[in-house]
Amino acid sequence: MADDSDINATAASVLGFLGIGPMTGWDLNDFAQISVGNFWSMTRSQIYRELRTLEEKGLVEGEDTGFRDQRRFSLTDTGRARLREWLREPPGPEINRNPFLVKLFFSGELPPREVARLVASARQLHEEHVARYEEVLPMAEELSPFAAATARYGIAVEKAILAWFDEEPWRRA
Amino acid sequence: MADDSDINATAASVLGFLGIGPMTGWDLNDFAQISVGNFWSMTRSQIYRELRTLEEKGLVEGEDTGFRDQRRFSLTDTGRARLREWLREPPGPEINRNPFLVKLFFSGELPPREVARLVASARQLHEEHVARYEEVLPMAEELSPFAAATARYGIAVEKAILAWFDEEPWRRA
DNA sequence: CTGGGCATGTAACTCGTTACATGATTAG
DNA sequence: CTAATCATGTAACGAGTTACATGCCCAG
Repeated sequence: MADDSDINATAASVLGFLGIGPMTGWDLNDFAQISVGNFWSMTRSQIYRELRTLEEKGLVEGEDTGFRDQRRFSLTDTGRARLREWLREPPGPEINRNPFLVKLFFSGELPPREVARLVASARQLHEEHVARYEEVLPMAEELSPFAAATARYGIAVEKAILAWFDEEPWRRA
Repeated sequence: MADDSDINATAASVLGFLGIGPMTGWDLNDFAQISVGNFWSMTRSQIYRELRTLEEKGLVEGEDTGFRDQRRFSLTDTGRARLREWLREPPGPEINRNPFLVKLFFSGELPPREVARLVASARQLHEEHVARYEEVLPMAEELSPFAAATARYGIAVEKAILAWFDEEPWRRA
């Protein structure tokens, strides 16, 4: 018998974004992608679905913008209260799916040439990640010290990954 | 019209594990958790489901162990071929869900005391992660140089995270 | 004024999680 | 010998992804 105020992490994070200011579903998606996209993935479809149920629960409210079927949502007072409650619950476990690392793990099945390609293109991607994080850092700093901290987290991790790439004895194995 | 040989990443990784040697669903789960659990999450239920469909497709075959309903699965030749194909496809994007970082991102909504608690317990967890990775490293080294590389990846990333924790000006904000 | 792309939303499907069922094993 | 726990599997549900529908806007 789930409490009606029960909310999943995706929905809760939507509340978080609306706490920053009113947004349409589309804006919400854009904003989420650039701000937390690297450590919190969600899709547009999910956002729309959660907005609907959050509205039913009275945690957000939408007003028509007059443009298409577009609606702009904002947090209600109960919504903000619910957000704060959620923030105070201990965070669940980290969940990662890193297809590159799994493939690397099984690379005994591959000829060395293929492994080299796999590694090279993954390294390339991580270089791009660092660049992108450094690009958003100023925006994050402007938004809040916490946003800035998460951006620096990303940079720190990505740099460690690049260092790992460079220290592994790829040419030997 | 999905090609019948189409297989999802979870199923493909199951093939990978069976490439190491025959295992029951249970073993498979244990092994996956300790070896790649931190960057490749999957649940027991999924494993059983994928085993069933992989068997239907002839990529694995199971024999009764005589113990309960337990069955031990092994890779067929087509299974190994399919595994190699999958390994050579470019890996999909990394997907992460880090509830700690999202909560931190929105921590402007929280009183500083609460933020401190959030951060402290997250740091604690990552210390445990480092310890666990270092514990499995010897086993990984024994298994394969690639397994070892992924373990070192974990250590490198976790240490970078700890350094980040220590450099952030938590007391100021 | 039209065709191609983009903004916006929904529906259908697949994947991942949680809850349950049940038979073995072990501690007391 | 019996209660508790663990090993093993399945089923039901909720979350995430992909595919699609439609209307707006801009380039030619």
